[in-house]
Amino acid sequence: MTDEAPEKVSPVSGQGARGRYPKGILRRRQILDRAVEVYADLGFEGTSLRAIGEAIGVSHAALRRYFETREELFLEVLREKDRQALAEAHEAGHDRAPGFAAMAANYAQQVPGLMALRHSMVARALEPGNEHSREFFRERYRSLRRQALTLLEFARERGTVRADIPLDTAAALLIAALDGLSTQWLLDPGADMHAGMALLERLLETGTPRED
Amino acid sequence: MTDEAPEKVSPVSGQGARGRYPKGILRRRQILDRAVEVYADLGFEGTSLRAIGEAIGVSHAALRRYFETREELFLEVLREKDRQALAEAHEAGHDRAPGFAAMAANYAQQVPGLMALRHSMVARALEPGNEHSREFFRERYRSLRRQALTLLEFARERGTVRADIPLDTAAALLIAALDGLSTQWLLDPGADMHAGMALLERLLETGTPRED
DNA sequence: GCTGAAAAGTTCCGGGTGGAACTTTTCGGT
DNA sequence: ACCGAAAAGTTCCACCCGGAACTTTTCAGC
Repeated sequence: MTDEAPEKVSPVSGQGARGRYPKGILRRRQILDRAVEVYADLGFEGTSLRAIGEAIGVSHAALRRYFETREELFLEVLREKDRQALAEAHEAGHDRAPGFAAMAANYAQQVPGLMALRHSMVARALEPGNEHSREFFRERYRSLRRQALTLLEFARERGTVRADIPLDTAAALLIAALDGLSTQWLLDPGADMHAGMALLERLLETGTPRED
Repeated sequence: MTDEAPEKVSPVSGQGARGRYPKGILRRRQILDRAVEVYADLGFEGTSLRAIGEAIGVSHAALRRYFETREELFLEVLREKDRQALAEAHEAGHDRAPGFAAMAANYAQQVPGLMALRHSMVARALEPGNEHSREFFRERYRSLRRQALTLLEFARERGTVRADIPLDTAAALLIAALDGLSTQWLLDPGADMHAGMALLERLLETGTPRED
């Protein structure tokens, strides 16, 4: 691995380094934005650096000044969307109120191709090589579990969650269900993802069997 | 789509069609077997028809006599493994006794790359185009849900599953949890997939809170 | 046990990919 | 307001992929 990393984001201010020009900053955003659109149209294989470049009127090699590799570009797209989603959730107060089923809707109602892109990237992360992606997703899932755990702890304080279950395990289960159900739903819109999350939510509730 | 499909498996016995030669049948199996091994080493992108061909000492174009496309080849690998797994489960009697948590172990303890391959293929199935894969997985998940449903119905007859939940939804949830937890586990062996399945199993049980 | 028609397999071709070397543009410093 | 160094971008190259056209091998029928 020849470390020619062009991955200097901040001005560094080291001797003689000028940092990004305004134009460059704009371009970077443009690349990230267009990338998801192109992906939604052409899928993973179709979304080559050339394809993205063409979509914004620039040669493929230009993109390499902003992202060392296509993998890295896509990861950055996902990082960005995560940050955005987290901020929105925080702003809307979803990070205190439970409503797991509601999470589902949120989770799914995202930019068209985004969910599929995440799937593709996770798949690659599971393969040999791609350590970078694997590390990203490992950390991502840890973070998601932590967030879910926090929600569950809030809920337990309010007494709306069974007292006899380990919350960390429940957190992992919640995230897993979200993932798994959304997969089924994406493949087959007939599969009712909302119902699945609602059921799990009910199962976690303090033993109060009631019908919907 | 020029339908030049070489997808004749049985002898057909139509006028002047001779069907597969013994050598061809062997080759087909060899291709399927080697494909997963190569995948485990090289990942999705790395596993080109050429790479598989090279692994068995044959040119890439030879493979096309058996599988119209790489996609189709991989799908056949998955079909094969599914049939195999189903047969084994049936033989071991797992198709009547519940033990969902045990399913997890089974599900995960498969050929090295297989799980990752499935992930990759599902990811592609979610993208535009790839209707063939999408159809395959849609049907696969329907089938998995049916199987899970059957297990749940057995369990309910025995009174080991809460009476106040819709079993079809529970089936979807079960499969989803299996998928989602295994993803987390593959990314991070520290994530305890078994615990997650055990918890869900317990949550589905007739309300008998007990510690493990 | 020959024969020839279909099966099995190879060689070659057009096209697309990522990376290296090179050119043009931008803009901070004076 | 202009110079020049780094940023931004392009052209070119070596490689690999899948598909078409072609060749060799296998074996059912006589």
